[in-house]
Amino acid sequence: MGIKERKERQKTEMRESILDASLKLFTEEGYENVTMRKIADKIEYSVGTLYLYFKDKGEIFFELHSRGFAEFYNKQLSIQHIKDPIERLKAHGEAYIRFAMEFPEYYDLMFISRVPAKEIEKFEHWEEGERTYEILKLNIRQAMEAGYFKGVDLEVAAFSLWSFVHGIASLSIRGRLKMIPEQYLQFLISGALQFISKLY
Amino acid sequence: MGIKERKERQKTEMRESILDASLKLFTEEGYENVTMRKIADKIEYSVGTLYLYFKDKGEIFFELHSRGFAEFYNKQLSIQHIKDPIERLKAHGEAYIRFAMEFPEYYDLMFISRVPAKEIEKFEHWEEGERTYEILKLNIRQAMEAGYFKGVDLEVAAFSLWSFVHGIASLSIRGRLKMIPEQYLQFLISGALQFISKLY
DNA sequence: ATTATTAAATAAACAACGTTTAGTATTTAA
DNA sequence: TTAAATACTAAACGTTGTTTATTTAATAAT
Repeated sequence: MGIKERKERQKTEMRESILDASLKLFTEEGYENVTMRKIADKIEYSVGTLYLYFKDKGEIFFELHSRGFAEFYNKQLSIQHIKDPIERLKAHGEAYIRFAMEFPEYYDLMFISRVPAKEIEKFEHWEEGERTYEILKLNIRQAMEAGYFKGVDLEVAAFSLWSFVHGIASLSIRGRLKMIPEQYLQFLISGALQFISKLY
Repeated sequence: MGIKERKERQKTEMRESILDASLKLFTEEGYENVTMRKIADKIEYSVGTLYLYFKDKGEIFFELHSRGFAEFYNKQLSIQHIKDPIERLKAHGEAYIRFAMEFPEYYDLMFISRVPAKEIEKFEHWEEGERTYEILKLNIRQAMEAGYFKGVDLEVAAFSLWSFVHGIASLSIRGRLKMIPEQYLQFLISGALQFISKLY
């Protein structure tokens, strides 16, 4: 009786195939420039088929979003082995920006897009988000214990550093730095990260 | 022969009326959720009429965007009388945040909203934006001449400070700080501004 | 093997969008 | 009073996300 198993396998394969195609299209052309028809074309099925596997376009995005957060979380964990708390904090900032640049569509959904009124409660108990914020606070606390951030409130420091990297990421993703040549922008960003690290 | 004058007056009144209605709708529902039909409904004219006064939806957006910038520019000028460059720089940051909080709809249009693809090249020679950015750089330069920001690149400093205040503003406006009680958020923001001022 | 049942996929349609067109009022000039 | 110009609108176009009715294919039952 392997039929059921095979069917299930085929179903998840189909879902994967849709998500694959969607992610490629989203990153190439941006969420709103990707139509359901384009996705269907890419996987060589009809449009209606997409709706057998996903409730709507938003669900495709949200599934990718969850995967994005997993990726984000891992990226943050991957620098936790660094011993020196200051070096770790620097790497943390870099990892944050790198994620935003590599997966702008994910980043946009996670931190920039308007949250539809209906989905707002998903952000109220936003486990995935808070989990990563806790890593930041942990890193700052350990830097404090090592003698840095003298006389600074932990919450203020965390909020400030988050705002800072988010500022860079969101200005870039939403096209407000378009006038800056790519290479010079790279210089500015790494310069800014170095600049802010004087606060430590 | 006041006919021509009257017609011109009526034409600008109509434009104003369209812009008024659009700004209200954009603020309430966000650019992409506002349809040309909704705007037309609000001013009680047909959809086609909108296209007699504006080339397309993006042009309405851009006109509002420009006005937001005028308001913004004035707010920045209003603190230029402060003599001490450091005090002026602090006031600059505060004025920036205050503008964002007082006119979130304009701030959103100016720095957060997705720019309609067609209008993107307008950001390449973005006079209004650069004019305000020049004020920031001027203030930093004068602080440098007064002995602050030792060994820091001017462009890097300007970019960093902008990213920082934009980070705060955009996280707040796009609801990513909803979990923080209003009063505590005020504490965090002023704390963050104080924190960053250690860089001077 | 044939038939009935279920599942998978599609073609066609729907409503809503930004935009354009062709035509109707209204105002101005002759 | 008529002709020309202007202001406006109704209806349509092409695309969008989504739903439907229908067909095709695979499985189960007889």
